[in-house]
Amino acid sequence: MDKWILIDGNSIANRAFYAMPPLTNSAGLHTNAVYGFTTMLLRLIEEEQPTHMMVAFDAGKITFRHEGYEDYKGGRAKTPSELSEQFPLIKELLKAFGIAQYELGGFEADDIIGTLTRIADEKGVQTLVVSGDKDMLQLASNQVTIAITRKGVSEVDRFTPEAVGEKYNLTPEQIIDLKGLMGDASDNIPGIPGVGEKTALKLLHEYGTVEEVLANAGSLKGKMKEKVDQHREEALMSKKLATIFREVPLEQGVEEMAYSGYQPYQLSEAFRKLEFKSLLERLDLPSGSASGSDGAGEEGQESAIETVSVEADGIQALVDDLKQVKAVLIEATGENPHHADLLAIALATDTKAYVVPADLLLSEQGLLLKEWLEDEQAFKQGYDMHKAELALAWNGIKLKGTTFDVQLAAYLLDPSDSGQTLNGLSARYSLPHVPADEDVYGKGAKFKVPDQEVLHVHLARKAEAVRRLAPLQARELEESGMHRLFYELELPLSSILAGMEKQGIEVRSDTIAQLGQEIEGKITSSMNEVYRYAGMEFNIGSTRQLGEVLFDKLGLPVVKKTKTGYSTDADVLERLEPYHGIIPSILHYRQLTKLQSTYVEGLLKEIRKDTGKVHTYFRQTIAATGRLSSQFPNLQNIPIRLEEGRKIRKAFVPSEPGWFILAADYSQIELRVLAHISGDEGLKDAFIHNMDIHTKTAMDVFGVAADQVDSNMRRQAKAVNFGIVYGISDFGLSQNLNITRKEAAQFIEQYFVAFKGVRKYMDDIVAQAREDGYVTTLLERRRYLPEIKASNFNLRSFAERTAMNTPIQGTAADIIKLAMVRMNEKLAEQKLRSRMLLQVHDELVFEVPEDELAIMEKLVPEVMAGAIELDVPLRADVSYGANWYETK
DNA sequence: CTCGTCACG
DNA sequence: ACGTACGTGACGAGT
Repeated sequence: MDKWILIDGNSIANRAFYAMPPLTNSAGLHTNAVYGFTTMLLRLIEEEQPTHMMVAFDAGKITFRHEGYEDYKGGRAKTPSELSEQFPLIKELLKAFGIAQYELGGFEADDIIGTLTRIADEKGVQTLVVSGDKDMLQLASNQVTIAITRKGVSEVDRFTPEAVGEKYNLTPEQIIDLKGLMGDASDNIPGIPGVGEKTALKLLHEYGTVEEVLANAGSLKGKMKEKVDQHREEALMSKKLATIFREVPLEQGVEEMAYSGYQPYQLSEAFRKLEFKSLLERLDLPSGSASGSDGAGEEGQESAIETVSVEADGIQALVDDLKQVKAVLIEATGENPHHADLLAIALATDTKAYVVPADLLLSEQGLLLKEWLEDEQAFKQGYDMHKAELALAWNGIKLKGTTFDVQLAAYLLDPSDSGQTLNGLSARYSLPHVPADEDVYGKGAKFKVPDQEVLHVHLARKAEAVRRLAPLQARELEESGMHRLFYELELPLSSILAGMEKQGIEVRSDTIAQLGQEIEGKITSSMNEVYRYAGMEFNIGSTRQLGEVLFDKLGLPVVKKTKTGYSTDADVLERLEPYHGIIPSILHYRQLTKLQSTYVEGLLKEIRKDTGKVHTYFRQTIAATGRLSSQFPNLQNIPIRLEEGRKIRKAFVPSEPGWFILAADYSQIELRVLAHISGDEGLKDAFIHNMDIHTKTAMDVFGVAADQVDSNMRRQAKAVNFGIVYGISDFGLSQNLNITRKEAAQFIEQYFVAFKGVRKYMDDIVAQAREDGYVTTLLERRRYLPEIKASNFNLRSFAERTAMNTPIQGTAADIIKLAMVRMNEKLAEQKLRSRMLLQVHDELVFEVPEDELAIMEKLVPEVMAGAIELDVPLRADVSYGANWYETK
């Protein structure tokens, strides 16, 4: 029986390009999209055994859709050159595969595919359409299944008409109506503004088609009716644009798609040119060519692992087998690990995966397993062991012996892709499929733990994926020089963080509540002040209403707009200050409500009733620069700059009577790092002589002596220093200092004349990023910047600033992380009772018993300053008090 | 569920 | 000529 596979070439190339990490061959040619495309083809051929195969491409720029609507696809960003240069390679590759390619002037790939599926429907041929574009769902039929890629290209969702019905409760034909209503920003199809997927679905479930929705506009209500009425034309046109044309006059016949498999030799030649070494091995060539002993492809293969659901009577068998365990997976659901629900743990050996439900683990029968988890000599590789450690800790188990973490490794290998799931990672590494958690549990309100059997199979697959991924990633870490960063810094830190979080910090709710009372009173009076100035009452918190009052009613000049209306941010308001007395009141009101909602009410909600503590969760795999972030609550953005907010810090107190809060922060760590990596003599000299760096900068930029630097000059110099660290632009500096762009440009030029080494660093690092495709920190932390070569000015400029900033911010992050690991060692070595509680990027916060104050006051800054040796000294300032507020 | 705003380094 | 400072997380409003 025939089986056709029809592939949307442009769409898949696009998906592959954005899904794969940057990849170039030795000639510097980008090959990541080609690689993704190739793995997908290999997998399809292997799994589907097609008799016919074809890849369709869009031809030329103008299609018949532009007739009548010039803006079609107008809003779409230009294809980056890194991708467009790969199309010829993809076409060459298809030839090597022996797969037919169709394209036809004036038509898009989906029209060609639409026409072929019409033929397939008529002939009754089983057909699989592969695309990244959900529009294709309109082609689904009894014969035709649509495979839509998701996060990557090796992963697809398959849609039969039933599956379309399940997902959207629509027929395939109604997909066209869906797009007619909601539009598609990427194709510049307007739809009805303000109608997104949710609304469009609701309308279609009620009325069926765009035409019926329009006909029944009368029975809609309020805003919705207005919108539908106003945009009838757009809706009809959008529907037309979204309709795939299925009568393309094909020049190539169906016979030309016939496919009988590829010739390994031809393909291996193509792979060799592209330098796809791992794929070469998979081709399974007869001896003499590449192929190792174990070169056969695994991709798409079903997991061969046996799932063993452990019950009380099976625990002994598991315990006997513990020596063989290569990977553990601790499954805890929920966003906040401090409130996580521990479901089960899975343990993978080479041949099976044991799954132990949490209640068994926590029961008496689970004792031996618990001891194993707590055994430092029992080595464990896992996924997100930071969360696992916390979830176990709250259940009385002290996880020890972690030697590898797949999530942490994935973060180091590409920190820009923060959402690394086992589902995505196994697809990327061509390992057996692991379903996405979302597909197993559902998401949001629909979250539900599935039946035990389904759950256990899922966990077994995840544990198995960890076992397979760990050695692959370990090699990559080694190859990219991040071995030590991983094993000696990030991995130990993960456990230290878990300890800090579990410990928590005490926050006095009475102090906060009292502050809340005071703020409440001030809010009322500043609110009334605003009303008085405005001559009316309105919701000051609504940007829209505030904009109407300021700009329509009071007639103040419009400084800046957002895409939805007037901008009213602090920057704009400050510029409006001379025009009207209402402005300071609004600013004050904003400040107060922010304090009230986020820091008074928000923080109160996070205090545990039983202990009076808050337990933040530091995320180690989010920030692309290597910094930590903090959640639930965020304790890295507690107010300090303004006195009114700073008072919040009075509520952060030691958790034991007679103890103190001690804090130490690095002085100018980023500029010191810059001095080191740029090697600039003047900057180094300034730090070696412990000068005030902003004053020194003012002297050099304004060409005056130290005693002639006034506070305004110093302020401006400080802004220049910030700009330098961020990857300076004259516009950014001019905004910040409220000066003209020209003046800002002069400051910058002056700066670079004075600090020539810094200019050279900035130039060099951008050039290096362009050459390597990434930048690194002092400890070899890496960040890829593919957009550094983009032709789009904005994207490229952004990448250039990132290239300048990341080594600075990232090295600073490396250093404080080092200090944390050292500090942790010192506390243990010296058997101190003091505890490290928080990290705020350049600051560490401890709680310290009185009799250790003298030691800690010396030790902490010493460890921080000595974390690493640079060409300039590092300095940390320390202070302590009865609460966090007092440490200044 | 997205946007604008604002808290921190 | 282009249109911006780097990195985060939380909240209220409005649809």
